Amino acid sequence: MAERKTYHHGNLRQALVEATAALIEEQGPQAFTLTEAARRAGVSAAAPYRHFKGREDLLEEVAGQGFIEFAGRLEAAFDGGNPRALTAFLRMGQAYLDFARDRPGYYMAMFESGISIAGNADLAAASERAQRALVDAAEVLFERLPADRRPPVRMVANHVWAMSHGVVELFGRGKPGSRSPVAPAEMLESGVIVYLRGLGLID
Amino acid sequence: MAERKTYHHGNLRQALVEATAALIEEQGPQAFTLTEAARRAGVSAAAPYRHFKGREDLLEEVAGQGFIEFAGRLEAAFDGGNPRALTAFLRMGQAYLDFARDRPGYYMAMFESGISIAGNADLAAASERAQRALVDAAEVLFERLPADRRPPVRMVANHVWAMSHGVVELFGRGKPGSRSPVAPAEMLESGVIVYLRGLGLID
DNA sequence: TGTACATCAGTGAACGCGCGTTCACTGATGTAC
DNA sequence: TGTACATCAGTGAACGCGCGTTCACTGATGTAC
Repeated sequence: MAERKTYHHGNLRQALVEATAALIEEQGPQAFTLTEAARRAGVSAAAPYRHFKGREDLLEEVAGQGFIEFAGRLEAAFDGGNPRALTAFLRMGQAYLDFARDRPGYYMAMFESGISIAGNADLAAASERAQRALVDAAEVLFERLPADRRPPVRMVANHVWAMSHGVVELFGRGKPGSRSPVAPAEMLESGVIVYLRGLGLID
Repeated sequence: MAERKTYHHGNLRQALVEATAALIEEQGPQAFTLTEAARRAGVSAAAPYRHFKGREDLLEEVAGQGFIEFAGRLEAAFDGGNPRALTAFLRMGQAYLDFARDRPGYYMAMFESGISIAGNADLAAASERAQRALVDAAEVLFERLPADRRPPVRMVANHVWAMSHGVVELFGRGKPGSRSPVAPAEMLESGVIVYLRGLGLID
């Protein structure tokens, strides 16, 4: 990714974001350094300071872009609950895993890099959009249940998010010695189905 | 924790382990350095090398001790399933959260420090003991169900582990802007109860 | 269309820093007799 | 009980390194006229 023709890079800001994500994907969030990101973008170590306030700022931008794509994928997967709310909901769960698999650098920046989401308004907004996608989906999912049998949708969203995140962290990567022979996708789907049955949504 | 009277520390190995856990608890896994751990133990930066091969080795020892205490707590909480398997199972879930809350430095060393569990036999054994505690508990829990309605216990253990870990990571600490007003303990309990109902264990 | 000039986005050298690790050393401890 | 000596568990200085960040600079770009 080094070697460029012009003195000006042209798209350095975005190149740094992508280099950072690649770096984290390959070696973990701790391995990310501004210097190395600059090197990968083919630029001197001082150049990033034209686009970011510093190390932390770049990391937050990666996480922010991650949350936006993440939210977009969840929304697209649920697709308003079509054709059936349950199908759509399970599809959204798979989209969660797909994102973690396709964009591990972004996922780690979002959840494992130690950045403070609350301390950055843009980041907080992007993160909330992702949360809202889950809550809205739960809302649609339980619409057809009589009001007195509807669980609190926020609780459902949190449970499903927790299970999804847990599956990614514990079983999604080879990391902890591949604790299970079952694929993450099957594990999350079966877990969510059991959970929804427990809420009286199935059977 | 500095200041000691004798030239020999007396218990440096363990003091370094505890200093490391404290350091991680306060500033996250990335903040751990051998130098700082030595400083906290009141010892020169070279001293740790009398007890550990290096930075990684110390970190793995912290995680290893963590897994052993973790497994012990889970086993003790389940207590063979007394007085009732369901009560004991939920108690074990709370023990999971209690450990993460009481020993955050150890928990982070185990799950968030990027160490390779598979690459260290002691560590792998300790980690498996914790996993076995969950699987054994699930076994007891479903004993009374007729064989044809019993779910695969390993699956149950994995689902519960994933949900527990997800709750700790997403809602257990103030980190991601406290996404939920609900206490982690209630969140995990309600999640597990819904899940077990979905398996036909309740009602 | 051409030119002067302000602005932008890079460079490269330098800085201070703290890290992990090694080394020859030395003070304290424990043990053989 | 005393002493000689091997072993153990520390020290402190030194190393090479890469990091984040700053600075005066300069090449490229875009715009006013």
